[in-house]
Amino acid sequence: MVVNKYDEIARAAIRLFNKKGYHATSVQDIADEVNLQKGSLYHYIASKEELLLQIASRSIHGFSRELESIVNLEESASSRLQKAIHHHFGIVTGDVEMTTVLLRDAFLLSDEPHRIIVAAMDEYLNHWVKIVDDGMNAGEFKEGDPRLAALSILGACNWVYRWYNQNGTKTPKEIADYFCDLHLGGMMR
Amino acid sequence: MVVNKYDEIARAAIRLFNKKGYHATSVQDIADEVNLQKGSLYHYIASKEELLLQIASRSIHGFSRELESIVNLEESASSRLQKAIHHHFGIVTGDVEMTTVLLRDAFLLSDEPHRIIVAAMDEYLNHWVKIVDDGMNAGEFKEGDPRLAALSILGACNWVYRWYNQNGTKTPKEIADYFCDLHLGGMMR
Amino acid sequence: MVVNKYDEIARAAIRLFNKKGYHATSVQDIADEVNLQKGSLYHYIASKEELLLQIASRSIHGFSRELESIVNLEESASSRLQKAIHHHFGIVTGDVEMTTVLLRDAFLLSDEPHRIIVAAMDEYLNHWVKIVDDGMNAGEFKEGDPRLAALSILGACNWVYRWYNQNGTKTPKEIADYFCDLHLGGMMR
Amino acid sequence: MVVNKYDEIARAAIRLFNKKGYHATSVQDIADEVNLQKGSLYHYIASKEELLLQIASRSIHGFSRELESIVNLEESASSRLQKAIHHHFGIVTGDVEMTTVLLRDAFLLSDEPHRIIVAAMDEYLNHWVKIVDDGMNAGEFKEGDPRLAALSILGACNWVYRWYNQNGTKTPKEIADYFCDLHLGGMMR
DNA sequence: GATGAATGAGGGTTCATTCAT
DNA sequence: GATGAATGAACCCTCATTCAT
Repeated sequence: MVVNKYDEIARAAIRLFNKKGYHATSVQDIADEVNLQKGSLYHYIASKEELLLQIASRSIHGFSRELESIVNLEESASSRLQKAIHHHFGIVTGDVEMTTVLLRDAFLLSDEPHRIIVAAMDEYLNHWVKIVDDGMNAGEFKEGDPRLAALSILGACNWVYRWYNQNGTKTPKEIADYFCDLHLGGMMR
Repeated sequence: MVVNKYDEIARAAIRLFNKKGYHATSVQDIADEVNLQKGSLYHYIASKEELLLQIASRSIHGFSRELESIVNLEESASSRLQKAIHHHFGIVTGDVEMTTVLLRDAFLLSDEPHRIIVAAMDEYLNHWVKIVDDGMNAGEFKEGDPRLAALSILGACNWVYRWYNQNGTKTPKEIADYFCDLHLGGMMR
Repeated sequence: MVVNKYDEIARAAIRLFNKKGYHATSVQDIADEVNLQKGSLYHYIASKEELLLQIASRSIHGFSRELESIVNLEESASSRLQKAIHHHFGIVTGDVEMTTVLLRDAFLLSDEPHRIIVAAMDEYLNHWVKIVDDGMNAGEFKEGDPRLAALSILGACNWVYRWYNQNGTKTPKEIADYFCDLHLGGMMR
Repeated sequence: MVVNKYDEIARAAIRLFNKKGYHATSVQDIADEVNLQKGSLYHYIASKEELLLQIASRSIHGFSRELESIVNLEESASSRLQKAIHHHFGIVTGDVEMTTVLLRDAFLLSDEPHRIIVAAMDEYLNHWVKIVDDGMNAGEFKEGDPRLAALSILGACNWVYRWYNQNGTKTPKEIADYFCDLHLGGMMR
């Protein structure tokens, strides 16, 4: 199975950034991981920071892509909220390493690239806010501040990257179901 | 106002770590902030890492201290859970900078010191689990996995350091009240 | 004349260590000597200490290599002892700088590398002891303590690095001959 | 038993210099050893280097003092040479630590102080040369180069600081006797 | 005499990046 | 595309020495 070299590098970087953190990972480390000299890496990447930006960018857009369609589904807010939670869980638990880099290391980017990621994350948040807002307006959810409510749910779901363990007794789906209960229960009228 | 020099250094470090991150903050930066030569800092600190450890340690113990008494209160689980949420919010919003260093940068510590912080954070989590477990056993809360439920609440409350803004329209207390509604609502039978 | 860069560095280090001592020689000094930035040195060496270890190691093994064959020659002990003295003199006077680093600076190595050098020097001493012991057993030398006798000769021969001067009136060979007279004279029955 | 503070400091320095070497011993180390703050040390010493100079100076003068009277004794050269050897052994084995500092570390002194020690050591050597020269002129010793002969004996006797071990089976006196045999044997007609 | 805060220069080492081959 | 030598700046930290108290 031939793989794109850039993707191989990005994957190695994700693995290493996740394990040691962005700053503690040297370009040499990444090069070693893909059997290249560190000078050769620069045929594929513009800089170490660019690499982090790409990873974070891919990650947040991965979160956003599907959520957009969920938001626009012709379904009740609670149904869409459940789907959103399952979707989010799917990505976090499906690639904890990448999610960790996004949620923990992306802030290390310098101003301009950092702004790009923050903007994308804000956009992602807004999808959640939209769902919650819809539910409140429809009388499906209790009245409240839709942004705070969304932040509460998203916070709980993001935090998962900190404690999720592939060897746990519960499947991601079971956990997501439980989270749906907890959060929907808090919202519903 | 006479201040302890070590505390002044720690405060400066917290400010800088929060703003730029641990690795991007140089010892020189800290020294500049307290008007000392960087060599002179070493009269007060053993190393940059030790300083981070102290900060993280003080922070997590600050969280733990009061929670212990809350857990042991002779009150209903829901009442204690509300108090725990308010207490947590109080610390996070009272010192977002320090909380950020704890929740975002402490993982940069090397193995041994890292373990110390992780252990303290686990202990803190266990207090939350205890409250939730009490509530479930007493039939006050719906049945469920107390650890997952605690992680859900704590995740939502921790995430606050990411978005809390002193200039927002709502006071920390108001936000905490709302979070109580949301999370208690999800738990209660 | 193309030279290996590592050897060029080692040679520069030997020259500088000899002149100023190990600690008083900075990595910068060595880099200057070979027209490199000090950071660039680290393409060739692992650390300053490693460099010292390599130098000392090469030096002591240079002493040992030939002595081993001398010890095993099918000749009288006195003949072999003379050859050993000449051999030792040849190396000391042929490269006083390197010998100085071995005999004067190698003790600055930290525990583990230091042990390595000490062990190699012990082995070298043992070759001398062997010759002396052979001579005593064969009745060629007066009875006595072979180790002390070897230390006496080796001490006298090592000390040479302290006073030998290329501009002296006597050649190394003449001096070695004289030392043979003195020490053989003290040993022979 | 009240001791002079300066001597206590010098003694501590000797112990530490011997164990770790001059450069690896910090002023703080010395201060710790005498229960003083390092700032306070400077009431007693002018500088770390001055301290090394004092130690080396005391040491070499200790060697010289008695040798001068031995040289001038109205005795045969061989008798005086034996006494010189015993005297040298006595000092080396009586205070290996100080001798080590003299013979190993004194070269670290900067130019001017270094010259002072080298001059004193030269003077000490000259006493030995004088004895040997007397013996040669008197026909007591074989003809030869008195300076080289003295360097041979002195080298052997100096080297002792490298291997002498208080727990050895032989007493210093026994070893010195043996060295007398070996070296006188090489000299005598 | 003793303290300990402060200095300021220098230490060895790491590292992202460049570029001639 | 790949190499690896070289850069140059920055890094954390140490240390002998000074000096006000």
